[in-house]
Amino acid sequence: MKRTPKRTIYDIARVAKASPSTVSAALNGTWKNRRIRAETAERIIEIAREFGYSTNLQARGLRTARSGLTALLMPDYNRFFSNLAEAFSTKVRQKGLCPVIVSTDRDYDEEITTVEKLASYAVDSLFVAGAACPEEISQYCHKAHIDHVFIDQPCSLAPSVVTDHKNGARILTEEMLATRREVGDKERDRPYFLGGDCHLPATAQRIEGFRDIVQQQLGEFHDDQIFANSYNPDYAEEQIRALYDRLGGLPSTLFVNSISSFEGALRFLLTIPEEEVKTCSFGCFDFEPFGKLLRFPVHMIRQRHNVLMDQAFALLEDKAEPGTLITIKPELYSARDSNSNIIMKK
Amino acid sequence: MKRTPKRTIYDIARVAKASPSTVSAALNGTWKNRRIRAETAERIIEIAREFGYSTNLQARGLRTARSGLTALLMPDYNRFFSNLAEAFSTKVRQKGLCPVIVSTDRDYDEEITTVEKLASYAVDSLFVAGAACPEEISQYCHKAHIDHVFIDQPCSLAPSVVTDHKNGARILTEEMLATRREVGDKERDRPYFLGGDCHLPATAQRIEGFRDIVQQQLGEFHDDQIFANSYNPDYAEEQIRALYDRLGGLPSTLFVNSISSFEGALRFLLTIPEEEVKTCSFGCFDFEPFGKLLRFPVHMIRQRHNVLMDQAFALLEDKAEPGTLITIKPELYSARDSNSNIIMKK
DNA sequence: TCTTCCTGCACAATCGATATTTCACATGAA
DNA sequence: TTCATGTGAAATATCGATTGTGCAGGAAGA
Repeated sequence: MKRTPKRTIYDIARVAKASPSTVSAALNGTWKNRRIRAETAERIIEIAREFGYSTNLQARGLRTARSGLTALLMPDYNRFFSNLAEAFSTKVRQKGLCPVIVSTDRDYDEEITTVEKLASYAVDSLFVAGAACPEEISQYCHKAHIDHVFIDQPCSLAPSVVTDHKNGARILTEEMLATRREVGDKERDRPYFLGGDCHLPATAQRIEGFRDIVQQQLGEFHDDQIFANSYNPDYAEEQIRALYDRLGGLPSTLFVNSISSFEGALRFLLTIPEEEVKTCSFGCFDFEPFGKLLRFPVHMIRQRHNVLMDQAFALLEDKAEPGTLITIKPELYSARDSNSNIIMKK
Repeated sequence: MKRTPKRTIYDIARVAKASPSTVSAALNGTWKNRRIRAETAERIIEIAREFGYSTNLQARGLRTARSGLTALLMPDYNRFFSNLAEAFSTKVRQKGLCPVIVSTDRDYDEEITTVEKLASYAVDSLFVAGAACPEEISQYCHKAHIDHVFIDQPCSLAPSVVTDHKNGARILTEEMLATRREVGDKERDRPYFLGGDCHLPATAQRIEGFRDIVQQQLGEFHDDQIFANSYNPDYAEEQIRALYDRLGGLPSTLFVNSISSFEGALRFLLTIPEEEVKTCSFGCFDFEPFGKLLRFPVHMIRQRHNVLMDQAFALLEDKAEPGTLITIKPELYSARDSNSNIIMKK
């Protein structure tokens, strides 16, 4: 039934009148060390080409206890992680390896079982982005002798690369304050922070940076300027509506944490007159191309997914010590640059 | 050096005082057919649990000529394909298999070498989305005995699932015409089609649907109502600007093909007064949440990535004939529903 | 009592590669 | 002639699972 039962080195050996081990050596490049004549190797390689031979990677993997697979574990395919996945995929393929990307929906058990499964495939290395349980994952990897790195969410037991959320928030806040126009109302002229989860390290650090700059430039800061209990767009929508009602208008400065919160805020903003919206200086800690295309200026921070990924690969190659932490400064997309036509109309 | 050289069925066999084959049968579930006593199987399973044993999937794969890997090949990680990838990942993991997702940037050679590599890993099945060279891929898969399905971009040599672009375009065009307000100018009241590549099947079919409805409802149609030579945002921006200049204003109906073209169009729209923008009835053949959040109504068509993926899996499971083609009707996101607050203000 | 048949498992071959060991033969030095 | 040395490649063991076959021992039927 099977027309092409797939050629093996034994088939080639027969035709080339050589032994399977010689064929193996010729094809995987180790023939120089194994004292095989160049002509012999070439002859074998030529025959393999004619046969359309390709190595059975499971057999090789079984023997060598490696697989040529490099895995990325991440929560989902939102814009940031999708970008990360693309950068990962490209890098891995450049090295002639095969990328395995698994999303586990921030689920603790899924993460563990996935790591176990990847270990069963003898993946050569594992990249973990935005993990729910970094420590457990790292412990398992250590047991299974899998090289691994963490991205975005650090882990004390392994090398990690993360965005410098605190400084990013600082820069964004500075830009917002630099471009804002005060209303003259004390309450409304206080900057507010909207969205995210203050119990997660990323949000916590962004709040720190925000608070730093606000205190430094405006002198005072109150905790009620922060609404950070959820990444859910609905939460952001509710909170900004409540704030608007309480203040009798928008604040003059609003730091929106994450694209999903921004979406929620936007839903509310659509319900009020555009002129009012234009009085507010917005910052969004996330990047979304459409953000540049709104009718009012929004400053955005973009995590450098390519740099994060490059550094992660570098950490693995250098066999960095557990606990090594690299922080990457994100980029500011100021509305001053990208939306100049609008700003200038003011 | 290696503390944990990884347990094997032989280790378990020794402890359980059973043979490796019995252990294998007990652990992979075939023990009933192999007439192994339930107690024996349970004892072995218990020991395996204590050992923290997990099957070496490369060894199993070598023996069975399968791998437990299911692959998805796609061009990139844009929003549509990311959604597709997420649906794929979820489904594959539900089956206890491991998803391998590779993006090949619409590159002919990359696609071929990737398929070869996947074949070397003995992937059990392959999903191909938006391929550049479907026929070649399918031929290779047939040779290598890999079950495969095409998504989004059909292939005559294998079963395929695609969006019903033509009907989607019809529905979108109808909605645009139903909600438009005519300007009274003959030229401007003709609907226009912007963006995409008319040489690709998807765009061609959308144009067909668009033309159908326009001819049916307005009687006449000219080819100069179509601008479809590139998916590039810059192209869309240029074309709409030129059109605006020529017509002395926006047309009253504009069909924008794809989210990238929409981005380009939006860049131009930002440069003209908002009142003018509101006179135009927009449709976008692609879905983007932010589209719902603009200050003017945009009808959108959303490809049902979940349904596409479900059907693709079904085709594989049913071992559908080569050439089988399933078309999926996309969803309309009418601005009448999603942006009601704005529409009602008119 | 002597075949059958069934139960329960062990044995051994196998998948296709890699890595280590062995070996035939040639060359050259002693 | 004899033995060390080196060259080129074959032989063989091995990775860890699956799978077809064999074989005891006990029950059941003739």
